[in-house]
Amino acid sequence: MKNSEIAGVFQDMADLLELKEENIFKIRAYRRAAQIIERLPKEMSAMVEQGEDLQKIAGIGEAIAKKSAELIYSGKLEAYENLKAEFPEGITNLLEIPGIGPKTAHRLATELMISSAEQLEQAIREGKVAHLFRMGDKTAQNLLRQIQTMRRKDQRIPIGEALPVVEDIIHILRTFHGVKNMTSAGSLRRFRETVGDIDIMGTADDPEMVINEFVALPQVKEVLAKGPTKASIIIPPRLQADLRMVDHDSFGSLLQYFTGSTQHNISLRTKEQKKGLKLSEYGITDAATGMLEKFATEEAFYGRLGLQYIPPEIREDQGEIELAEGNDIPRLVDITDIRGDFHVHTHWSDGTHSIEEMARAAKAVGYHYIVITDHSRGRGIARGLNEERLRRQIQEIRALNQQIEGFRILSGIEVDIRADGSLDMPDAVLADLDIVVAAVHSSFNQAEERITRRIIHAIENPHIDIVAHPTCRLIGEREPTAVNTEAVFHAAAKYKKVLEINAMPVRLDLKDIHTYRAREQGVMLAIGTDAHTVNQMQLMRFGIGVARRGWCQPQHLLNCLPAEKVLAFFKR
DNA sequence: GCCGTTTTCGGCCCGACTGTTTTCAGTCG
Repeated sequence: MKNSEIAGVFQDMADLLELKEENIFKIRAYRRAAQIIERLPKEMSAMVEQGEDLQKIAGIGEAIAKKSAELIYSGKLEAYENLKAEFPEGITNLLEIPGIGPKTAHRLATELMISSAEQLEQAIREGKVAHLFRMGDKTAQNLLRQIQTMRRKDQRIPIGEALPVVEDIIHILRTFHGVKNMTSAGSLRRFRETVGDIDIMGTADDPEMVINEFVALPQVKEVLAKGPTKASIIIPPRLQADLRMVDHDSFGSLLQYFTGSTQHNISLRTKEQKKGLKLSEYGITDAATGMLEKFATEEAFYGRLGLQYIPPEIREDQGEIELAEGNDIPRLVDITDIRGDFHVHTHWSDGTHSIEEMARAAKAVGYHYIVITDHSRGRGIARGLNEERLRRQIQEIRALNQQIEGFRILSGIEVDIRADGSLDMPDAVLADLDIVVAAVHSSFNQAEERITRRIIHAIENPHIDIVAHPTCRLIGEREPTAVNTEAVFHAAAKYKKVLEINAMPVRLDLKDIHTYRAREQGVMLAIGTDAHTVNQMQLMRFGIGVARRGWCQPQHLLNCLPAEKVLAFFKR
């Protein structure tokens, strides 16, 4: 059983326990455990197999470790089944409706026999809900509205879709008169791969005026709410953005609060509470004196707690607070550290621009080199290169390198790893290239053992340098393959091969927790934009976001090395 | 249910909003 499934069971159990009005801290323990398991860099099943003690994981104690093992061994959990049997089927669906918590769900289920949004909608229309104790017409109508908006709004939005839109808006807001601060918060700022609603925070001399101009932006399709300091809008096709205007002198603590993550903040507060400090979005209160101290910047906020500044990308309660206490937060990699791009297509295969155009674009953004990695012929659809065309391309690259000064084009290929693990280009040709990138583009449904062996086989090939998008997922479109990432990391470390962080927002593959884990296993990583046009080379920052969430420093990324060192790394 | 430079027992983040009520319960982020 996969971690995500185990986490799902505990999440569900937390909901059910809440309906049962169990001890709130027990419920939180389940919920916390679910979150931790979800983000675990390693499959629990593998840990159990290797005899590791699940209780070593912070937040997992005796009971949950035992239950996890039961799920892994039998695929079932007795305690969970018993719990489910106590309630009408589907009751937890009600909890997904905003405005319905455990108390309301329980009452709806027991008093009106409701267990779905559809049934609730009908009951509201029939006037049954408004008659319940402590409910009224207004509450009922609000629930109805929530059900309807819930139907319209689908899940979380990929960061690649949200970020440009939000940046555009922030850019405009910053030009407004009297605006001092304006920045995004929440999961967008932490650079999670998908985001829910967008939070924007700002300060200005005249906050209300900024709010007025915000809701009047041409992008705005609908204004959900508007007050003197806060407004909520919808931007087509499906983005909800909230703007909060706050006091300048407490901007730091507010930004910190709204950036989260929730777990990071809870951890921080618990720690400080023991020292007699009460943390809130308004600042820090000394419990002894009752004095509230405000903070204009996050740096000052963390500083007051004796903590080093913690970059938003790693505020996930993964040990960053402890490191900040000792001033040991690593210097995370930054876009300015990047000297080259390892995955670039041209019109030789399915790209739009010429090698020279891609090279000049790369030079313009400050890179020192790029690796041209057009597809091999296995990708029939992508006009893949055969041996002869690849040799001609190598010639053209050599010629171009004479013309473009202070820049180096490295010859490469994105060679197909066939279903059986063999490569789509003879070794002799691969030997003539500067860098060989290999990737799976077919037979995504292979079973774990088969797909894992397929990739490791490629890693063992002495001509292969980098494995691109190792799990082949497309966010919201295609699930990752069943590949055993741990085994791949192990092989990559053993053979000193590099794994790609593919920066295309729909891929982000390796993803954050894989990046974290691979780096810990000693695997060298490389960001590739997979650019098919000159503009797509700008996607590098999405790869940087993933790398930072994986706690990467410059020495963990091949992109931070000069070209000679890159070639030396591969012994070419 | 988890956890421990106060603790193996007794704690567990903090505040705001809404709608229903005459002081607060429930939900949210």
